[in-house]
Order: sequence, then structure tokens, then C-alpha cells
Amino acid sequence: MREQCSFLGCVVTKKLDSFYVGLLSEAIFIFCCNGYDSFVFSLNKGFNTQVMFFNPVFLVREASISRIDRQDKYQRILRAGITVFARRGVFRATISEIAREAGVADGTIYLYFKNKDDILARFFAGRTEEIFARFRKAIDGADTAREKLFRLVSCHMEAFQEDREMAVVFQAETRKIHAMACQVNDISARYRDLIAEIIEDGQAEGVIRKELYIALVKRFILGAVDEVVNTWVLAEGKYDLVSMAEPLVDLFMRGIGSASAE
Amino acid sequence: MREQCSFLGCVVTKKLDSFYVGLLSEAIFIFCCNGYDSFVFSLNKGFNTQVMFFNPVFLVREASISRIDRQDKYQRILRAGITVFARRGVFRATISEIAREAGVADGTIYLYFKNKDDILARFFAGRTEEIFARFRKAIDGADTAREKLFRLVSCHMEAFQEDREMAVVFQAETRKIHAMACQVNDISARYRDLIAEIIEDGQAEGVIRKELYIALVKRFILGAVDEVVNTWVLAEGKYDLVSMAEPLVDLFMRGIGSASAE
Amino acid sequence: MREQCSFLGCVVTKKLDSFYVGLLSEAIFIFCCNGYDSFVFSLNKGFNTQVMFFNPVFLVREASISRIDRQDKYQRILRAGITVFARRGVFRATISEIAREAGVADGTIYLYFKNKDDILARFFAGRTEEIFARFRKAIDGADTAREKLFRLVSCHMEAFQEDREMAVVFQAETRKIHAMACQVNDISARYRDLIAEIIEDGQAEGVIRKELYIALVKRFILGAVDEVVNTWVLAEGKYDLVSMAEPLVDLFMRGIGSASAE
Amino acid sequence: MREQCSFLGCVVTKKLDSFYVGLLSEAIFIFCCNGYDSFVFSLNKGFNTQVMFFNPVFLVREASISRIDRQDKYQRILRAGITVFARRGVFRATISEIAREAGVADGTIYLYFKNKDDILARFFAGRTEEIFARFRKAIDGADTAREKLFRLVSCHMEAFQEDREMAVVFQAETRKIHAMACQVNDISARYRDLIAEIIEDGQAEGVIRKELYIALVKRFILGAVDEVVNTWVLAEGKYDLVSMAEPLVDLFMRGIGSASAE
DNA sequence: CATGAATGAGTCTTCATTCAT
DNA sequence: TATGAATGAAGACTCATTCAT
Repeated sequence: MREQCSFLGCVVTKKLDSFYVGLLSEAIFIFCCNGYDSFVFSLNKGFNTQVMFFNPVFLVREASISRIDRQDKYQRILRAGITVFARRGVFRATISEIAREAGVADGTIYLYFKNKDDILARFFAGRTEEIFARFRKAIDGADTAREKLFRLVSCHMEAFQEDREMAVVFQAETRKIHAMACQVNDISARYRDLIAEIIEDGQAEGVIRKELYIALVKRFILGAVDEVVNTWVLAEGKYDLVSMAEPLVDLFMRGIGSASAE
Repeated sequence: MREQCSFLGCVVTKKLDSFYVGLLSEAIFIFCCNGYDSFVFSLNKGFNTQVMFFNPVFLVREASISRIDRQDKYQRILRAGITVFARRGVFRATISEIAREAGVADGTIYLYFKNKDDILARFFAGRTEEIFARFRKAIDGADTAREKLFRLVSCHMEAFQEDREMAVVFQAETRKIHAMACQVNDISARYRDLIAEIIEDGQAEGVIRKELYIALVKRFILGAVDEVVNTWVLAEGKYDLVSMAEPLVDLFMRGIGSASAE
Repeated sequence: MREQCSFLGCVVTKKLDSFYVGLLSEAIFIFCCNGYDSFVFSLNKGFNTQVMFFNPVFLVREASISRIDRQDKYQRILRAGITVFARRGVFRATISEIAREAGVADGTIYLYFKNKDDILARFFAGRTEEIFARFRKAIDGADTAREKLFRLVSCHMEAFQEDREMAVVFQAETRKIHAMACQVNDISARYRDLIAEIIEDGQAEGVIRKELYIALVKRFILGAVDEVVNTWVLAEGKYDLVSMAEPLVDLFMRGIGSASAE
Repeated sequence: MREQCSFLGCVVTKKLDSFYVGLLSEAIFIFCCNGYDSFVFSLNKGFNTQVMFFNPVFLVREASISRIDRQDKYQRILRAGITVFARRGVFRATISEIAREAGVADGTIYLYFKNKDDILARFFAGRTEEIFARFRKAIDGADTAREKLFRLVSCHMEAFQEDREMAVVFQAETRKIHAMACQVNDISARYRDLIAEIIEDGQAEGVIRKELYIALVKRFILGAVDEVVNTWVLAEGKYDLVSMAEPLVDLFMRGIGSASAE
């Protein structure tokens, strides 16, 4: 969608459709006029090469657009961080690339975060609360242990499928034993706690064997789910992850052995 | 490392070093005679993959010569690399630290390896063959699919327990989606192939359900084993990993459900 | 370097820097207004080749703003590079020494140039245009071929005498057959084209012999001029180079033979 | 030309034609026998990948081959140095590459030369004597100054054409103002002395103008010759350089001006 | 003498972080 | 607050030179 208008005697090309509204709602102008013609330059740093041309009338209208506030910038950096971590890996990601992705200056990152690792830590800290709240809600709405297990696994897969970048980063960094270990292990631990709870419910119900070694069962389930998610991540999300939940829970409950073999 | 001997009336200097014992246990000679004296060229570069066989007569003589020189350094750097990778993570590890750990100068690393990644790649390339040979042997010695699965898992855990540093690095790098992915994914793929093979055996035996979605089962098993190993790694190897194999395989076969619940 | 002004009722911050004066003498603005305040983005990277023209009204205002910031640093590094190249030779010059000479940090060099060779390449790319423009102007102002040849040689010597460091680097690198060859050979080729043109003019005038082998004549002249310049360079510029032009052109025209000998 | 023979019960392949006789006359053996078969490896360090296989009978014969003596090694390194300098440029050449080219060990170079520059310096020191002796002889055999000039230029071109590697290195390094300057300038100075001598002869003969500025004439001639040689070097020696001598000397004597213009 | 593995100083290059504007 | 140019510490890699054999 382009539109021609006049500005100070110059013909100005106005291009609106390419503006990245989702990320950036303030106006950005690049006037390129030499009295004869005008043209557009892409801003290749931090603005996703999107460019708008305005005339004065439009300037007035833009005046009512809310400015970028702290909160917005904080969130934008957080998301940009995960995007870049997913793209390059945490170690290879640079502050510059995150800043460019977020549309802020390099230095601005340091107004909101201590350093690169802090972006990752705070992202997961925030998402963890949110996701575990969903887990809790899903489990609480079920009656049987089997159903609870199904809802947990299902919900896990749903959350990762919704935010593939997060899934990539999480799966890739989960095994990083050094930096970030506490943060991420903490998440796994909480996940395992939920499983333990469900196991105990199941044992009370009589649908789960009582002699099981709980610590192992927790890892058995987490490991299997994790691997299935990881495979999906590596496959670049080309199939539906959640549909794996039902057969996976079936494996958890019945194992691979045939009844006759028991 | 050098020894003078007589061969067909020529004085021959014999020098043995520079070769990987693991790959090559035979002697390598280069005689350079010009009628007055003779000397040896050591094959120091570019011969890593070359294998030369000598006449048994010579082998006997060679048998008493120790082979530690370059061989030793190559292995020391390899081990130092894994030690440092386990300590710092592959990315944070520096060539300087590996050199210090190996007790050599920085530049020496580059006489044996292309770069940091090459150390990792060659380590796994070497170990992979060895470990899968053990897997194969373990499986081939078993009669039932259940026993095969048990031996595979057991053998996996044994191998990792024997070399905890390798386990740390492997678990940490397994999920790295970017660099090294091919190397490590290849290993996982081969592992899954073994599982698939066992599953099919079990289905033929009638002890494993026939309607299973194999691709999922493979990941179900690998993921669970992997997570159990990973937990052991994070626990700094304080308990016996192999004793987890039996209950784990039990979970694979019977699941967590009680018979009455089916 | 910043200035507040009013433009159509908006407060506009104007920042001018970052651009090569030699390439671009117009003003560049990026207005970012969101209704509350407005600010400027400096176009710091990737815009070297982009040229934007402003309305003359703005140009007048801009005229009073000094442009030394990045411009200055770019030029300082360029000059420091040539100084160090002249002092040590291109190969022996180090980035550190150039940075020290320019009074910037090592890393700063990489904000302006790709690497060491890029400094040399961009220096000559810039000077080539300028110098050949002078050559062209000098030649066009002359009537006879002899006069043209004189002016070309004269102008060449003048340019080198003005910037001895450039002369040193150029003479030293001209013969480097490997790196930079294209850049520098290209310059020589253009020089020879000018000579060929003059020769042809002279032939038309009847003052230059018609049976000459032009390819040889071009090298005959270029080589002689080049050697005379080179001698002057090695003599550390202790005499007037340009005064060599007249007798040199005389040699070109008449040779060393006496008329009686012909 | 391969020949099969038997050695200690092994079949041995003997290959004689690929031996680099010119550089290396001692025998080099690589036995590759495992009791079943034998094969050839190329020695890729320092021996141009040439390999011979001998049997004991042949060993006896080799015993009469003269050993490599100091002189031979010195000359081989000298030549290898020029070859590598011509290929890579003096700065980019490494001691390792020169050693490989010469078929000696890196350390051996330091038994004969102080360092890399010393190889270059000693090469030119040696060739200078030889070449100037030829120049002298050529000049002394001529009667007229014109003929002398022609023989000098001709001889120069002949010498360079005979040893193109030397020509490449000389032309490339001539203009290096820093290292080597004294060495190379010294050569040019001696060359110019010869020219001056010829000029003076010519003036006595009356075929060369008496009012000439000798210092300029010397550079005029040297520069032109040098440039013509350089062009030939860059053209990779695809045409006959010496045939340029006659028309070049004609330009020196008569210039480019037509008689009518005088 | 000859060797070439080993050394480590020296260089280029990247990038997290700072700070003047 | 926001900026991004500037910084310089840190790391990878090269290669001339040494020295034990």
C-alpha cells in the first residue's frame, strides 16, 4: 500500500503497510528529498528494514500515538533475547544482535538487564510462574491420575508448541550443566514434583503400582516427554506435538510389554 | 625412543612414536640410507589415518619399544579437552586452559588438532566406535528382547559411569542444536536404531505389543535413559548408575500402571 | 554536534556526523517523533554508500554545523594507516600501531574498516578519483601533445610530492604482485591509458613518430616516471621532484641521441 | 615404470621413475609390509610426494650414491627460498614451506641461514656477482655506445628470462623500501653506473647529447627497462622479453618525437 | 650435522560493557 | 532515559626459533 503525497514541494512516497506495528508504534521518518525527488531508505539497524514516509499532515496524526514506555522496552528485549538465543544459541548470541532485534541501542539493554545471562534467567523466571499455573489448573480439573498425567503432558506440549523459540532455547540449554543450571534444573524439579504428586494420587487410586521407585519414575516420565519435545524441536515443529501425548501416556501406564507377557 | 639395530648390513635407526596406539599397533619404519649412514624420518603430520603393516619379524623386535611420545601427547590433549569441556562447557573452554591442563604449550594443540571443535569431534568419533561395539556385543549375548534391552541400558550406563567427564560433556552437548549437532545426533540415531531392532525382536517374541508407534517408543526409551543418566551426572556421580537399569527396564516393559488397572 | 531547532511545530534534534565529507556534503536527518519528544538516530553502520539529499531550505541551516565527529576518526585512521604503512611496510604494519598512531583503540579500527588491507584499499580508492581528476584537468588545458605529456608528468610528480607518505606506500606496493595487485595495477593501467591518448594526439599532430609500438611506449614512459619518483622517495624528498618533469619529457620526445647521430 | 620384487617373503612394489633425482639422490624407503601384501605411501613432507620401493639388492646398489653434502643443501635451500618467495611473496612465505620445498627439516635452515631475509639477501648477493660479470662481458665486446646499451638491456632481459622466479622476486621486492632496501638498491646503483659509463662513451663518440642530466638519464633508462621487465613478469612470461630490447633502445636513443618535430 | 616437535610471543579479531552526550 | 561510539580485555591461531635427540 503506497501513497503519493506532497511535502514542501517534493513528491513524497508514503508507505504504510510495511511498518512493524507489533514491535514499534512510534513514528520513524526518513526524509530523502533533494528538491527533485524523494525516496526511501531502509533502516537496517534495529528496525527490521521497515520504513515509512510521512507528510506534515501525517505528523500531526502521529502525535497521538503513545510513546514507548519502559515496560514495552523490557518486554521487547526479553522476546528479542529468546528469538536470538533460539537462532544462534545462548553463547553465540551477541548483545548487539539482541539489541538490533529489539530495536533498541546496545547500551539500553544494560538499563534493563545485568547481562546476557540475566535476560535468559528473567525470561524463564517469568514464564515458569505462568506455565506452572497452567499446569496446576489443568491437573486440578481432572479426576483420575491417568487423566492428570495426560493433562500435564498435554499442557507441557501445548505450552512449548505455542512458543517454539522458548522450546528451542529450553531444550538446548536444559542440559547446559554450568551456567543457568540452577534456574533450569529448578524448573525440571518442579515438574518432577508434579509428577510425584500424580503418581501418589494414582497409587491411592490403585491404578499405579505401589512398589515403584518414585525418583526413577519421575525421571522416566520427564526424560521421555523431554526427548519427544526435543525431537519435535529438531524437526522444526513440522508435526503436531500434542497428539503425541495420548500414546506417550499410554506407554507410561502400560509400558511396551504385551499383557500376555506379564 | 630411538634404538640402533642392524638390518641387512645397514645400520638402521629406528624411531617409534607419533601414532595412535588405539588405531595402530604395528611398527612403522622409514629407512633413509645413502651408503654412509642412515636415519629415520618421523612421520609427524598428515599421517594420522595412514596404516602401515610390517613383517612379523620386525614386529617382534619392535615389541619392546615403548610408544608414548606423540601418542602420549595426542591422548593427553584429548583427555585434557574433555576435562575442561566438562568443567567449563565447550564454549567457555579456552585453548589456553586445555593446553595448561594437558601440560603443553598453546601452539602444540594445533599440531594435533584443527581447533577446539576438532578435539570434541575426534574424541566422540573415537569413543563412539568403541562404545557401540560394546553395545553390540552385549546385545548379541542375550536371548530375549527384555534381556537385550536390559543389557543395552546397562551397558550405556556402565560406559558413562566409567568416564564421567565424557558423560558430562555428552549430556551437555547433546541438546546443542547448532554446532556439533550432526556428530551427536548421529550417535542418538544409532542408539535409537538399536532400540528399534530390539523392539522388533520383542514383537516377534510376542513380549512387546504389536500396535506400538515405534518412532515414539524409541524416543520414550532414549529420553528416559538419557534423563536418568543426566540426573546422575548432575548429582556428581554419587550413586550407582547401573543399578537403575533393572527398575528402568521394568518401567519400559510394564509401565507404571498396575495390572489390575488394565 | 547536536542542535535543537523547530520544524513544523515539532522539536527536532539534529545530529550530524558519521559521514564522509568527501563523498557527501548534504545533510542527513532521521526524525523520530512520538508526540512527546523527538530524537535522532545516527546512521552509524552500513550507510557508507548511501546518499540522501535534503531540501535546500534545510541545507542552509545545516551549513553552520561542523562535521568532524566520525568523519574525523575515519580520516584519522586512514591517515594513520598510510603513515604506518610508509614507516613499516604494509605487511609489517600492525593494527595496534595504526590504532596508536590514530589515537584510538584497536577495536575502533574495525568500526570503520574491515581489516588492514581495507584501509589501504579505501585510501587508494579515494585518492585515485581525486588524482585522476587532476590529471584530466591538467591535460585538457593543454594544446599540444608535448605540453599534455609535460602536464601529466608534472601533475603526477606534484601529487606525490604533496603527500610523500602516499608516494612511499604507492611505490613500495606497486610491485607487490600478490595482494592489492588489482587495485594498484588498475591505477597503472589508467595512467597508461592517458599516455596512449596523448601519444595518439601527438601522432595526429605529427610530432610523434607513427611507427611506434604503443604498448612499449606506454611502459617506457610510465617506467621512467615511476623510477624518477621512486628515487625521490628513497632520497626522502630532499629535492624538488617536479623540476624533473621538463628534462624527463625532453628525454621522452628526443631521446638521448644527438640529432647528428640520427 | 613399476617393478615387482620379493623382499623377506613380501611382494614389494618398486617404483623408480617418480624419484626426484635432480633434488635428491639418496635413497628413501618406506616399507609397508604386513606379511600379506605391501604398498606405497607418499611422503608428503619435503619429498614432493615421490616414493621409491627398494629391495635389499637395490640397497646394496644405493650404497654407492654420494651423500648430500653441505653445499648441496645450501643451494637447495637457496633455490627453494626463491621459489617460495616467488610463489607467495617474501612476507607470506614461511620457513616451513621453504624447508618442505628444499626437502629438509625446518631446523636445518638455521644451520645455513640466519633467517628468512638472510636467504633472500644471500641469493641476490650471489647472483649479483654472476650477472654483473655477464653485463661487463657483454658491454666490453661492443664497439659503439648504442651497441653497448643494447647489449646491456638485452643481457638484463636474458638473465631475467632465464630465471623467472628470480625476476618475480626481484621486481616484487625492488620497491620494498624497508627491509632489503640496501641490498637491492645497491644492485640498481651498480646498474646505473654501467649506464652512466655507456652514456659517457656515447657522448665521447658524439652519438649522445652532451647537455644531458646524467642522474636523470640513468633513471630514465633503468625505470623503462624495469617496467618492461615487470610487465613481462606479470604477464607470466608469455612472450619473448629479449625482443623488446631493440625497440626499447631505439626509444632511448631517438625518443618518441618524429624527426620533423625537432 | 640434521631433525622436527615443541614453544610462546605476537597478531588479528570479537564483543561485553562503559560513558559522554 | 536512551544512545551507540569507543574501549580494551580476551581468545584463536600462526609461525619463527630453539633444542633434545
